[in-house]
Amino acid sequence: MAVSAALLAAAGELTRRIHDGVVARGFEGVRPAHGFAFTRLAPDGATVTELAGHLRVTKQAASQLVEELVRRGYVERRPHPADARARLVVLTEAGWACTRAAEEAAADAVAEWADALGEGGVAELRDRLLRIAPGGPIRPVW
Amino acid sequence: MAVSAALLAAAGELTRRIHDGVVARGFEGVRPAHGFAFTRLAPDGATVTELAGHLRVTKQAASQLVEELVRRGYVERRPHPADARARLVVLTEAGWACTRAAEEAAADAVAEWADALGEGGVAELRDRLLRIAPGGPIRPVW
DNA sequence: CCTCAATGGTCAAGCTGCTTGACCATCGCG
DNA sequence: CGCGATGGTCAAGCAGCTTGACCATTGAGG
Repeated sequence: MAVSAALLAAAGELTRRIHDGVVARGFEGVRPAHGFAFTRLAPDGATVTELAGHLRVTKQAASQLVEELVRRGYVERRPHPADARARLVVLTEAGWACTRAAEEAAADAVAEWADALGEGGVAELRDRLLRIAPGGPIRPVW
Repeated sequence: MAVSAALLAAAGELTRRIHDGVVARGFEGVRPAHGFAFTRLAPDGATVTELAGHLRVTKQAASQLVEELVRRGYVERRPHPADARARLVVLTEAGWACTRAAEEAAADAVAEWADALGEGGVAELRDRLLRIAPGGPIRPVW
């Protein structure tokens, strides 16, 4: 099998495992697209337009996704401190809990990789992956 | 950045590049989901139910996807040699051409990785990825 | 100061891809 | 054979995204 196929297979596996892990930890009705959004919102929040750019969808779609996350209690809209047109979307405590659950699920998967590759092997894998995707995680899916 | 995030970032990048490459080679209206399907159909064809299992969707959804691919001329339905209920979905010449285009686009991306990691580095990357996703490419996206 | 094009955001309508539910034809075990 | 299991399609509904229109606010230039 080619490298490219292996990469896609591994990523698909990981995505599925993170999603399953998040669900198993009690967060229902949450989709991979929400994970994309959370990773963008996590540090300090973001505007709808920024989120749209991150997810590569229209700002209307991003706005709808935010609306859904607000309904589910994972994020809230706050007035933007520097621009009265904009609104800052930030994670609620539930949003942070869900993000932590995703990180735990990812860590579980990585722990299994360490069983197969060793800690050093995982570190080298990480190093190589970072060098071929230098732009950073444009869309850190789950 | 964590290994998991790096993996998802690299896979997202690769997916986008393959898709762009396929479009650039003149195959319009083709979506990543079609690529998933092609990799399953490529060797010897598959039934709709097998395809559905591969894509992790319902067989109705797979059937609709096949219908669309037939309309676009990428696949055709043939009677199944051993089961009169089933129909074997196989790639047409256009389907093979599209698959080759995807492989070329993937090879282009991998060539750039080789610039950054060296041939040996890519081989090691491949080896490690295969060991953490041993089940094979359940969903070799593009 | 104003003016006004650019920007952030939402509302509304429409489309596409997927799901559930029902159904028919064929298979293959007892 | 008889009949549950399996492969496939038709039909209806829904969820998520898009395009298009619109309003409020911004900020650079007269």
